[in-house]
Amino acid sequence: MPVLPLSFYTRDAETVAKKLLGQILVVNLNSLEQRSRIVETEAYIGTHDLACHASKGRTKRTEIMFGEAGRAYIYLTYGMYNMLNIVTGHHDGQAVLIRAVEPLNYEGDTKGPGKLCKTLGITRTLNNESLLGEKLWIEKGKAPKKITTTTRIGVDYAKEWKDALLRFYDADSLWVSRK
DNA sequence: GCATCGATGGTG
DNA sequence: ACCATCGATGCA
Repeated sequence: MPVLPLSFYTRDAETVAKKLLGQILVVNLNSLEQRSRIVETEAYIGTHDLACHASKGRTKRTEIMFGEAGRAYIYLTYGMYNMLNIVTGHHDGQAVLIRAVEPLNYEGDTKGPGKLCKTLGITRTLNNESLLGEKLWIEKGKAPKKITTTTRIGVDYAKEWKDALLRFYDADSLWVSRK
């Protein structure tokens, strides 16, 4: 199947977050192509979004979010879990968090952003890696029949932004982190 | 079933 | 002093 082009990512994070559902994430580390169907995402929509790391401004960590779309933004949270995000937009601090995927040609627990990174072997060494490269890419898949929209998880600190409806998942998938 | 808690280290 | 988490634990 065709690889999603750069133009797929140079749109606002909310649009990309919805469009990513059903697409096929391919992780090619140590010559093993692990294929997954994306079933749950969250949009972090820029500097004005208090839940978004980019709201802290440009720092060493957030610099990637202000960079080129279609690259991986991977950071460590709670000292032990890697989070896989994809930069979107036009150098304006937007990204989409991949929260859950369905394993297609391997086995493992991928219901949650920390768990999917652990299962797939994704760590910060892949930070800023291109989604149009040799190790990471996304192929065209089939869109879900129905998308459910909710508030984002784990962002209660974000004032009025904690209520923003920016989490999306495939309503029929059994691989969502929580309903 | 649920709520609560602690692990563990980068970040500002 | 926080955390874009998760598994274990306690109690029902």
